Amino acid sequence: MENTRDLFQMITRRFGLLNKNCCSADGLDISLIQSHILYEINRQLAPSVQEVAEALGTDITTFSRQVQSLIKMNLVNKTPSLNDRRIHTLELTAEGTNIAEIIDEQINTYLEEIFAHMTDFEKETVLRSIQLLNNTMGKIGSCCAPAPR
Amino acid sequence: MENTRDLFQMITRRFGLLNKNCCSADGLDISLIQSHILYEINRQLAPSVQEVAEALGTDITTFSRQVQSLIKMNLVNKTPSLNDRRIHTLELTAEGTNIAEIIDEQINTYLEEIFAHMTDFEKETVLRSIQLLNNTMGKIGSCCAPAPR
DNA sequence: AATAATGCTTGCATTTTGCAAATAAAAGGA
DNA sequence: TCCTTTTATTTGCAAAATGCAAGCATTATT
Repeated sequence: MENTRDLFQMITRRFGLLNKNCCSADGLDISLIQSHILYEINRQLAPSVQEVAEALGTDITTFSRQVQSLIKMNLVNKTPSLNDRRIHTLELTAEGTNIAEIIDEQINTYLEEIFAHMTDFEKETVLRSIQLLNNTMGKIGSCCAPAPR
Repeated sequence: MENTRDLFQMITRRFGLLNKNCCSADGLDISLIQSHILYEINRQLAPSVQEVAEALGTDITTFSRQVQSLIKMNLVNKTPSLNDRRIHTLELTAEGTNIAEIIDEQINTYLEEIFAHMTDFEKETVLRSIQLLNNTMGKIGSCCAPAPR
């Protein structure tokens, strides 16, 4: 049987490959990061630039520019907050919402295809396992960080 | 309970974050791709440039340059094959093997930390689930590929 | 031989990245 | 209140990564 490290290396790579191909929707090519940004803005309620950048683990300057490109593509709106005008809140435009939904469907279709190869019991087991893994990884800090300089 | 897409979005992101921090070893900073290259060269037996690039899903020209930098770092050797001198085989240097081992230990430590939070039964279940997921994803093509041009 | 196909590398031009510095707005202290 | 700090975000820049087209070297096909 394969050892644990190999198992994780492989699944990590699979998710990576899955990601590289992400996503074409409605004539627009959406990069991986962009799709994550759309997802995250959709999930949170009018999040600030910082909140999304943090959630995605992206450097904020890079993120700022990614948002700019999404604004240019007319998928995202950015408005200064009324309470504190330093903070800019992000939300999806109608088109952005549309794209997010299309991507959502694509991924759901893919997931259904995966689980079509499993019994209901296996599917339940896999889902609970991923959930458990998610929670546990959330509790622990991240792996293998380079020494701070 | 969370829906499947959310679950996968989260685990994908966790693996991504895990990856970004990869890796510092023996005073060298190893990037994510580089660590995957080292892993893959170590796993295969004297693979060719193409074989590794393919396994990692990287464009071969980008890969070629990544290998060059690993050669400069003295972690990898590249030799023309005797049978067919177009083919160049890759292997780790002593130093490269060393680095690969250090990274391996780092990741194993992290994995042990994760599983220390679980019962033996949970651990077994999670491992078998990932294995099942790996195999199933392997059978299916990748998700959401953009239309070819 | 001459032509085609294969494996790999280089030339570019584009994109992405992230640190340092800049800007703008709010908070805190005298 | 004015001045200094802190916070949120954006730009300058320089380095790195990317990928297509073209190149070079070697082998296969005819």
